[in-house]
Amino acid sequence: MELANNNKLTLAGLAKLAGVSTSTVSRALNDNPLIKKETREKLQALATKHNFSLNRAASRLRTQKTNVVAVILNLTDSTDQSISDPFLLKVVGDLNQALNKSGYELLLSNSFMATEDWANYFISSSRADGIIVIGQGKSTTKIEKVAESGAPLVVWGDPKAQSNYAVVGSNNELGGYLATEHLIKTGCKRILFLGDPEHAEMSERHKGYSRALKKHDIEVIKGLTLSCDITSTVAYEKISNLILEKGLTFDGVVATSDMVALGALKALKERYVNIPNDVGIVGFDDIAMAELFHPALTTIKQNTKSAADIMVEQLLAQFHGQKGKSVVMGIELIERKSTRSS
Amino acid sequence: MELANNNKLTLAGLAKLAGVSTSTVSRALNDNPLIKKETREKLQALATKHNFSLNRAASRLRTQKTNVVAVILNLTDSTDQSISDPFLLKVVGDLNQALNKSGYELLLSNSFMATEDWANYFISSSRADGIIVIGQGKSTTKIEKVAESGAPLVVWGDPKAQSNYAVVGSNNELGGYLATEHLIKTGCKRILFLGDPEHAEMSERHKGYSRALKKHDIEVIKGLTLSCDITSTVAYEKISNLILEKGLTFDGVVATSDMVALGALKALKERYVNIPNDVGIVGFDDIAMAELFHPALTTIKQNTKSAADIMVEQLLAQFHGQKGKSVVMGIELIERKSTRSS
DNA sequence: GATGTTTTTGCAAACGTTTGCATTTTAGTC
DNA sequence: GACTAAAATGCAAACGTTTGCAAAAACATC
Repeated sequence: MELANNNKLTLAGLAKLAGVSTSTVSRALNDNPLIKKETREKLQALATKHNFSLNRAASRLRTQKTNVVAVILNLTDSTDQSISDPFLLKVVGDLNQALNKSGYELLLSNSFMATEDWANYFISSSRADGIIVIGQGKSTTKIEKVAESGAPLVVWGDPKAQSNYAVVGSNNELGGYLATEHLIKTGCKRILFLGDPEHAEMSERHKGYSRALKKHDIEVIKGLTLSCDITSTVAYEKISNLILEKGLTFDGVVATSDMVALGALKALKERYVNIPNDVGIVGFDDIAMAELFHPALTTIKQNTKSAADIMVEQLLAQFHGQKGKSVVMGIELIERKSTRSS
Repeated sequence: MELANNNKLTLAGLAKLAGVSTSTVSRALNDNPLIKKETREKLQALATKHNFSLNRAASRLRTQKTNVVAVILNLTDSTDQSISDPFLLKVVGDLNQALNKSGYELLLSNSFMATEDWANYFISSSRADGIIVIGQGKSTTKIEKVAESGAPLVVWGDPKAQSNYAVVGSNNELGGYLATEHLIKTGCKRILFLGDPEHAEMSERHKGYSRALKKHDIEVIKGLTLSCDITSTVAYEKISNLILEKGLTFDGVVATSDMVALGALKALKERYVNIPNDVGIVGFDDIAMAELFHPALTTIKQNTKSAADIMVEQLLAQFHGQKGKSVVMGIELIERKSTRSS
């Protein structure tokens, strides 16, 4: 057999082989009940036998549907460092599963936030049917513009934010509250908030932090909110500097991610601060290795798996002409060893 | 302006607007020098003004080229747990950068290794022009079959392995050697190899491990090779069990990834084993957080960024009809605090 | 201004599917 | 066996680009 090299098998070719028309083959392969069951099965068998595969470029052109979803990692303002956050990969992986389950494929992108017009880039150009953006970043104006253009869009971020697009995300305020209250209940008095309060999700967490303090009659001190990017190295440096300059002015830390918590942990350990006795730490995300930190990290768990399902669900809803809704995901405090037991 | 809603602007439409033929517009937008420079610029301006964007489905159909590369996370035998390894995300992120740089997009996939025929699935169906597989897994027969089919293919794995496809990967043997020798030089006598020696890359590392021991006249003991999946939790359990059953039978650990090292670290710390004085540990990968472990992890650094560039380069070579070559990437021992200073 | 070159544009045929509609085949009824 | 209804198949026109080739326009030369 010295052929099959140059000319791929096409629907027409398969039709000729079977002695039927292309429309029949097309319908048969799509399991269209218009075609008699026997012929359908015969043709499907023939197709697999010749391991025929449909040209998607052609069918996408014809149907005006790609069955692809663009997933954009929105890492606007950070170095590409923060792409190393395992939480992100988890979300992407779960999204991929969820998308595949519904027959969609995942086109990954991390660099197009810079480009002006990615709704056009992905949607109008027939590269994808919809967009999922992971992370709102500090400024949401770009996302808003895309939403205005009517592109099917779901964003992972702060679902409580006022927005003209569907946002799926955790109950960040509650997360901040629970983390803080847990520290208070385990005896902390001066609790540091470590993260960037200008960032949408983090600002919610900060609100929860403040609410918890007030509820327990603890003063909210400005100096105990330490602005910090979402990477462990930055967190490490910030904590190190803080201690260097002012000493150990706190006995608890609410970190805005597990990676941040890890950075803080390291800085504190290096100064022989005992965790959890001198300082308690609560992280956010519950990444896989959280329980492998030493001490195992108490943290607020975000359920990425069902979040992914819901994001896809909301996107599909938009494909069907409905309006995507924002959804608040529940969260959960996971008690481990980086805080005293309550 | 109450339109532009239903009917997207097409090349033909743009041509009519400009009063020229579609061929002219097409060439102009592709910056074809056949078209006079003035008209080219005029048309390009017109296109951006109406923010026109080419229908890729159509152009892909016509040109038989997708400008998409499928990246497959080859997680055959593991639970989806191991997708949380930050090393993977790093590789994917770097690949995305490298691909974009060359004008390609990244179609992510993690579940298609199960499907029989993914060369057909991606290539023949015009979903992608080429495939990059991350990880060879334990069995490479599936990959070999794809390679035989002639699909453009590059694999991240063990570049020294005999194969009919291009493999890019680190000098794993040397990595294993350097890690082991470093432990020996810092005084370790009974060194544990922690990882799965049946796995292609890991087996190379194991060879290096053996070579280093022999070179320094240390007996290679079977009981000191502990088979273990590439996840921290499994590593944690394995080490815990080992100590429980046999006590602390080793004074050094060569781990096959930083995540594995992390698991081991945790298990040892819980038993109050001092790192690095009682036991030294060397990891593999140099993930971002390696230096944030406590103690900071001595490890073998894999240069994912240039590896990604090279993988893309080798894939492009195949697009141009050349044969992809296997490439061995250099590695580097990063000394930190989980081993005694040499 | 006729001729030949070169530059610039346009025509029309693909690329491989899907799908509304028309047509053929089959089955059902008297 | 004639007729009607229902089921199964085929025809042919799209979908929106790109590109070989032909045609027209611009320019140069005598």
